[in-house]
Amino acid sequence: MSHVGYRRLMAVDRDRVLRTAAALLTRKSTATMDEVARAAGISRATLHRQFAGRDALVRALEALGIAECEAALAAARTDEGPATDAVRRLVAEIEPHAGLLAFLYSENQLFEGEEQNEGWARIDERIAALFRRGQSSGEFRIDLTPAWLTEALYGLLASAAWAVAEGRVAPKDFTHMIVELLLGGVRRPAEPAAGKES
Amino acid sequence: MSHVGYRRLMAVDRDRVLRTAAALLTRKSTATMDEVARAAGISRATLHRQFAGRDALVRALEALGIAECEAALAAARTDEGPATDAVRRLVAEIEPHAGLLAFLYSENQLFEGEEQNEGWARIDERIAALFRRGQSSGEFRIDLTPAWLTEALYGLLASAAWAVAEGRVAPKDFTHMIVELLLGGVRRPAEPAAGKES
DNA sequence: CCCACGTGAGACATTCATGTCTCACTAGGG
DNA sequence: CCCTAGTGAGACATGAATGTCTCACGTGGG
Repeated sequence: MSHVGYRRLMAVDRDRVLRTAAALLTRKSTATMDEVARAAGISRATLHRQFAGRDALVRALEALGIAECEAALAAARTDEGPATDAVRRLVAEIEPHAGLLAFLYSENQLFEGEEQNEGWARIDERIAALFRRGQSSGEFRIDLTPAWLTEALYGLLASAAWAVAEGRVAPKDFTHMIVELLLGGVRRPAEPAAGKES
Repeated sequence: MSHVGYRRLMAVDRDRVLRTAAALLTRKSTATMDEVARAAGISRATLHRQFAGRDALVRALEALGIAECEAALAAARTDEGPATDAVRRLVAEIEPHAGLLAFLYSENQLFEGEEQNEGWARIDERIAALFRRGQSSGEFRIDLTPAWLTEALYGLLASAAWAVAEGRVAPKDFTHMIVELLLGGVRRPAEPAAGKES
């Protein structure tokens, strides 16, 4: 008889397996179910009992990624204060999950016409709303659409995650690199009078 | 109809097959060899005669992408004039091949430790050199490393290619979106003269 | 006219990831 | 102390993609 919470023999907790799988698939997106199971320290049979197939595992990872993105959006309080600062907070909050995001981002490119989790649409909308808010307040330029800025943020997050994973850039610079490039671009800001930028 | 089609003396136009494969794999990166063959209008056997296996096909596509990148670098004359303009020219030159680049970019993430084509290192270096030149000339800020800017450019190219493919942004804005975001960032530039907005 | 070459079509074997099942074992609860 | 649920190990079947091979056919060249 199974009730809501398994109290007795629960040597394997689903969340821990899921996070181990996320960490592995972040590094090697083609890892097999057997490799995932080994990484989690469980057998393939048990893994399959937790997630009925690779699809289910990926979908669970997608749900995890969506949940973490929404948590990051909430923690960043994207509707408070200057949009510029909100973007900084958002990237800082997402940073720990950028690897998983990069995996899911590229994974989504594989599915041509298949419907993607509607959670992404919600997140896209919240991020786009942040950029839109910045445009309304005059902080952001208006010639770049919020939709593109949202996509660009994903791209930069994935690029940075991969670059860090391959040792091409320092992990400590992650947030700074993304935020500075996204906000200010590569062009050196024109200094009106005395350079107040350090 | 007496129109039989292409010449069938020598080999089937290898370059044409390659470009058809590039176009298909750009849209569906998991396309099978059979799908590639059908897309090219040839049989799987003939495809296999041209490219001994999927690996060989992908490696040929990689060589094609590298060649096109180097051609774009040459056509953009990245070592002439202001670095800012050179970046604009470079992105404009790469635009037609962004789809293939995005495919190869994500494909490269699949290979963990395997050595990647040394051609990428050359291209990375040339792009990084462009950013370095812009930093030396004072056009670009120096707190973002050329290595990161190079990675970011790849990420933005891939993001834009996917966003366009999925209809989330307009194809005509491709170069403008990437260049403007990369160069100027999302933050509205401070207007030294009479600001029409506070 | 005849031959050779490249091609298309398809059969076939192989590999690999996956899904499914059984069975013995063990730890914990009643 | 016994029972039961969850686990690990492994066998087995399945399906998909691939690599390999054969063979007939048509076109172009000799």
